[in-house]
Amino acid sequence: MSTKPLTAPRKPKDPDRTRADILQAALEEFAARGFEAATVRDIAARIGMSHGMIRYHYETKEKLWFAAVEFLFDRLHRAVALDREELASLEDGDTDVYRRWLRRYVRYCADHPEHARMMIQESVAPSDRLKTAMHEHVREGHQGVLRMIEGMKENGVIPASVQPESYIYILSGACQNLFALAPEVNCVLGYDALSEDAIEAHADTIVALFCPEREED
Amino acid sequence: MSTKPLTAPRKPKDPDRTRADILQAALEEFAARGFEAATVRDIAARIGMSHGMIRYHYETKEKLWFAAVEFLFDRLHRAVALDREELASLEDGDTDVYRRWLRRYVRYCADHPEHARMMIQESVAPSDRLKTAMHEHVREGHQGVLRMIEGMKENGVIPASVQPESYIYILSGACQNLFALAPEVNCVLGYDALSEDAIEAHADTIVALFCPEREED
DNA sequence: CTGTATACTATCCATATGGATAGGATAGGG
DNA sequence: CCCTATCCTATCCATATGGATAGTATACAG
Repeated sequence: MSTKPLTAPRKPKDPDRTRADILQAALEEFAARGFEAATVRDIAARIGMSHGMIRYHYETKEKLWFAAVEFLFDRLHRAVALDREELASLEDGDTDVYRRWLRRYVRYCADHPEHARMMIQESVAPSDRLKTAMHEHVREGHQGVLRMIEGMKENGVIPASVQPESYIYILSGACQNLFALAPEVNCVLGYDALSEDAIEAHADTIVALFCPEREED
Repeated sequence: MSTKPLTAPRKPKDPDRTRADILQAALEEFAARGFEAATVRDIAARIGMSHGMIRYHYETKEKLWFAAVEFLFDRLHRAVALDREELASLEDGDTDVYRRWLRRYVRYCADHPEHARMMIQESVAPSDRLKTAMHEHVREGHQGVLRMIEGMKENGVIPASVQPESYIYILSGACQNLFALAPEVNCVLGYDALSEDAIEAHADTIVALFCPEREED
């Protein structure tokens, strides 16, 4: 977002700070333009540095991309992972836990739309980058989610005619898209998807569609 | 998809055919890599022509992109637009019409995943291209859809707590994503989203989530 | 104060890009 | 048969790219 106004005044030598700044700039640039269209020069320019810096700290554009992806998924897991207790409740068909998790995930998507943007940019075409990133950060988690969906079908939280593979992509797209495509949303509807009201309304809508409170409960 | 095997043998001079071939190649290239990363040389190479061809027939890369987008939306409207009668039924709360339309739209998304891919690539960041394309092909339609959603909330087809702006992006993402992100799906789950079985299962899942058949009907 | 490792910049290079231009082939009218 | 408009290729150009390399400055150990 910002070019210059980094919160604290920069010390003359502070490699950790520099690496963090580069990562943040890279995240924004990769998310907005995709790996190939993003340039190391533009990333460096965002933080007022020469593009040599990026080579110095991250060697290649590709390694920088992988570092950014790793940062992204670490943050995601810290923000929305279910703990052991929640997971057990979910398997018992506790819809309250599911609703709370849906809201937590919507919040994450709104707070960090660059996550979905960056992955979407890669996911529309096969590539070695996609393959590696998916195997490292997504594959295992998704396999678990598949099993969880089967469980939720069995105890009636999810309709029986749902295809688990479809459900994963329907749900994640449902939560992410409004925020990931915020520029389009604003352009088409004049609706600020990232406003606090819109985020709340989106979470309500997600819950209403994916885990409505039944009258007979 | 194809580089050489164009169905009919090419006549030495056939500008219409050439333009169509260029458009198809451009569609695939833009969808896979985005406007900036796609190159006119690669587009030309797909159909075994020099990149000068593209300049000759479409002048600039940007005009080619707009031509491709126009082609995309014309095809979409022909495939899924509701006729007057269907629209009237929908406004009366006819859920069968809605379910049929959902299946029609899912089918379109599966048959032409490049449509969603191309727009997604542009929609994650604001740009003049996005602005123009949205104003020309999407804006008006979406305004109508918003009104329709309000109507469907009133007659109970859609839950009352749904935010129409959210619903549009949830639904379109739900229908598109599995196919638009097919390379990722295959990579993560080893699931061929574009197989006939997967398409049918996806349509069933969409209907189950967005317009389930009620027991009391 | 000296030296050395670390952080960083300036500059260079091969390559690839979008676009321009000039020229070649071919069809179809005269 | 020639001639011209149309379709198309080969080639050139300025620019921008990722990466390499050499050099500068600073902190800090001795």
